[in-house]
Amino acid sequence: MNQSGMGDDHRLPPADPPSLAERIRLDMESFTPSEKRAAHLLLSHYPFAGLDTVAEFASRAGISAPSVLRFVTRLGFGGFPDFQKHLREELEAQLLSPLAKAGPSDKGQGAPALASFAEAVIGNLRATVENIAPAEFDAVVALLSDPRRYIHFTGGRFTGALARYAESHFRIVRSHVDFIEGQPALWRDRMIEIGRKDVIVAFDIRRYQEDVTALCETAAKQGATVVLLTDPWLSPIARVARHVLPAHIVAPSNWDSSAGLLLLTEALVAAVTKRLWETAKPRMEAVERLRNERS
Amino acid sequence: MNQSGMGDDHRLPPADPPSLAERIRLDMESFTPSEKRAAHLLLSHYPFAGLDTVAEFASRAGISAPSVLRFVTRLGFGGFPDFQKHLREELEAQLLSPLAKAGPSDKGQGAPALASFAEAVIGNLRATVENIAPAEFDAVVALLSDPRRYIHFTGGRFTGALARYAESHFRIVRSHVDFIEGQPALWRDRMIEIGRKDVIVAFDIRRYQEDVTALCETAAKQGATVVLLTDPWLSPIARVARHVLPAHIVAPSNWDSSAGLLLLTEALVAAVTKRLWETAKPRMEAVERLRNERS
DNA sequence: CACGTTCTGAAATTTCTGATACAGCTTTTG
DNA sequence: CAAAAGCTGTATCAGAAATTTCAGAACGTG
Repeated sequence: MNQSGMGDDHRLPPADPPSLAERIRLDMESFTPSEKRAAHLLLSHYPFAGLDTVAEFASRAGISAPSVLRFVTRLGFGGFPDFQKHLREELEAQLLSPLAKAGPSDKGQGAPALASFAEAVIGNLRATVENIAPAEFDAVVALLSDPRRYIHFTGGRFTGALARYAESHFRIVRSHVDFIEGQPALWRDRMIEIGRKDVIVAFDIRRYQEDVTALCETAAKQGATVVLLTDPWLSPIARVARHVLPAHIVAPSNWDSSAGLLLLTEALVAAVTKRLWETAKPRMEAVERLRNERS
Repeated sequence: MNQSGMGDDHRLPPADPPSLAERIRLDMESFTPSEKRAAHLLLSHYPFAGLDTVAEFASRAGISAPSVLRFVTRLGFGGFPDFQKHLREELEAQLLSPLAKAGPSDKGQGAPALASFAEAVIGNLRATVENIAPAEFDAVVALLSDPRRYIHFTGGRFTGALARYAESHFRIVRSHVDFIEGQPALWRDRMIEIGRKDVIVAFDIRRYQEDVTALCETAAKQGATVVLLTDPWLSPIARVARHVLPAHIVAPSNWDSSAGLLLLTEALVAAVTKRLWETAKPRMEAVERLRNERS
């Protein structure tokens, strides 16, 4: 019953590290019948089937415990615990390196104030998404994915933090990324370097800040492309901006909510990372490596 | 314009199965000291730390084997094998549903990507709210509303921007607010001033940063009250934190989403502003006046 | 400061798992 | 068709792992 017709095993893409599953598949020919049953069980529920006890595994595979032992020995392991340890490590590495899948959640009592605030924010997010022109979003992604461009982030009193947040992510994904302080004294001199190759990504919501506007106007005048993330009433920067992404910001608070702007920021980061994956991946790995070395 | 035809989506993204990690986090209060050490180890390497032997787990957690056994018994399991079985099943269920690997696998259309990203973030916000203990939230609001306290915000590589965001708001609402850079060299000397009157509000999500942890531990040792905004796996800072507010952060991206943290931040700002309105209002007006004068 | 309670870990105990030896069965081969 | 070779499962064992016991330590309390 071991027809090799188990080819319908569309597992993960050819694993970067030589996965045990790969090896088993390749060696399948050379296995004895009961070893094949063990192999099939393991591959069909890889790698969880192997994390049980020998007895459990044997029973599920319909073979005896010694056959299972012989199977793992043949795979080159010193014993069953060795085998399990390998499976766990492989699983952990695979699950942690790209991005672990989330823990789910369960019910709980909501904090009334918090809950209603959250609902308002959620409403903002939905409204924001619905009012973004897909073409506009895509155009911004394409712009920020152009490796020849120089990307500068800036923002106002409160939104400056979002600009920093964006910068800290893009800095890892690609090169030529920086953050510009809003105060004119701090950027005036840098402006001589700004030109057609530069992209200014500005965050600005109401109580629009004049110095940020001035920065963008100056940059635009020199040929830079301006991308604006703002509120539905549009910062004056919109006049010089090539692309505008508005987000809803009204919340049951004395303050506006920047959650919509953060959503757009993170969506841009995700999209650009994906688009530049070939070059972003090594950069991310390098950052990881540097970080580990330091500790 | 863009009727993004994806009309009704009242599906509950989280609501899956009640995760053991969630339960542990909620019950954390009721644990004995050594049980907390076990819980922290488990949560910080969830769920792999629990798949080893009792002896290994105990050794890594720095406690004895019997304490580990008492821990799993208290969680409601019949024994350690039971506990492990649960972890394996949970892991398997989680791993099978979504695709683990990101990569450049599918083609990138912008708008649908944005919409689905938004839905994931919204799911995070809901899950975050549902898992915040109202009492905890209220306690933090009360703490940050105490005018005699000194509030310091800090954060890691990416979350530092959120700390700045929080600081820029609280600075206006009340006095004695500042931002502390994460690098030890920049805060070491400031620590002599930190004491019982101080509150550290730390933002830290996975890939927890050691320097932020060190800052909080030092501050806590000197009597400061630590408030932690983190992910459901809890930064190690949780061990010294008086209050912990976890936010769900997993998004369909190579990066984690900070939207939940921002939500909590803004909700805190709103609540504290309301509570301190008598004194906050004149402060906000004064800021407004100063701003107008300058222009 | 003494008392009682709770918590914790070393050591003894029990359970169970992984490993092995050996005999029966199946398949292959001359 | 018979003999050999190779597989496989039953029974058994050794050893490791989980669990329980119990005494001492830490903590809070009157």
